[in-house]
Amino acid sequence: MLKVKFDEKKFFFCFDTMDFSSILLKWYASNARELPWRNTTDPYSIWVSEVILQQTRVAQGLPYYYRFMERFPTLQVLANAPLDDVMRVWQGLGYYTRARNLYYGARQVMDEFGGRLPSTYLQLLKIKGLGPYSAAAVASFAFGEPVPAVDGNVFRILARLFGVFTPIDSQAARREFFNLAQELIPHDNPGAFNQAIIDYGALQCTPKSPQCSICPFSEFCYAFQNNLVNSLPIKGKRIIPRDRFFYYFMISHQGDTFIKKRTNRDIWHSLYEFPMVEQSKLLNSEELVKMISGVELFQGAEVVVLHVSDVIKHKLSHLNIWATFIILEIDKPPYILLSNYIKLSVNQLHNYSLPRLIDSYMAAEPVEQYFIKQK
DNA sequence: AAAACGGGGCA
DNA sequence: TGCCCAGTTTT
Repeated sequence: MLKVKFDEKKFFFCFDTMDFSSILLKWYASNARELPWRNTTDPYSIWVSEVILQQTRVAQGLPYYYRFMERFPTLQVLANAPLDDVMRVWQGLGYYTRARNLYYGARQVMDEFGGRLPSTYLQLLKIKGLGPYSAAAVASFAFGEPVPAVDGNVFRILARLFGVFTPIDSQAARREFFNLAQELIPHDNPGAFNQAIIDYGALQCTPKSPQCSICPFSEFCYAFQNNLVNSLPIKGKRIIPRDRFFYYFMISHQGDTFIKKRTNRDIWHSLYEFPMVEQSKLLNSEELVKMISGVELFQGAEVVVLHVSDVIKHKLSHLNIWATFIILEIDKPPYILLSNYIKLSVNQLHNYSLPRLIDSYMAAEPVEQYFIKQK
């Protein structure tokens, strides 16, 4: 049975390592999720899955994993592909730096590690996009290294089980939970343990409405015994989203329109978008007309506004974007437009990776009528 | 230590 | 609506 150790500094008790992992692994044997990256020990496949699943639910990432592996089946294929192809597969998944880092990480492995992913936690940490969690995941899943992979699930389980009140987004918490997990992980099967505890968090010890009534650990669970299941783990302050106001110009010229790649240090890096201006506030119709007439991209051209969309609120974790799409026709594209933007037919837009905001707007609004090609 | 960085699903 | 998801990087 479970042995209980008392820590003199903190008022939580510790499970005997062997008992905790054996009970967990027994649960896992009959409850494990069937996932494609679990049928392989190929470090590249596992790497890809880990990056896709960063801050992303399995259900959301799964179709992206299949598409990614179909298009980039090996590290070599990925490293030799154009970045735009990678971004195109990643479109809609969010956190686009992940895709860029995975791509440059693959090239880094080609350059610095002879095309083979290194096999230790410490070496894996040097790869772009592999942080403490992902490096541990790859090291334990693919190479059997006994290093704990501490993700949101593990934070939650350990916080509840042992009554850890340290806010989980603090630096201190990272060390604390890593050390705790380090004591629990069995050295004979660390990969299965890491997968098991993650699944336990995803399926049993869920953020809301966990299944405490059938939990084999409930008898020794601090949170359950003290009615604090809904209060643990302690989460840090939530950030208040900032407002930004985007005005996109869908330029119609002989059935064509214009786009450009985002390259600033900002959201949606490496994705494409229409010409746009950002304003510090929402414009009324009078200000909108004035703003449009002042856009330098259109100087010297005859501009006719064909359509102005409703204001679309697009929520990101840290931003509220208030977007307006302005469809306008110009008689003659100025040089500054031709030289800085890609001219293309609207039905070719799907070949470029676009932010969800733009993609969704195009799907919702019948814009084709404004892009009929004149003879 | 804190902020930046997406998008979707669920009560 | 608010929370949170197989987190990492930058400031």
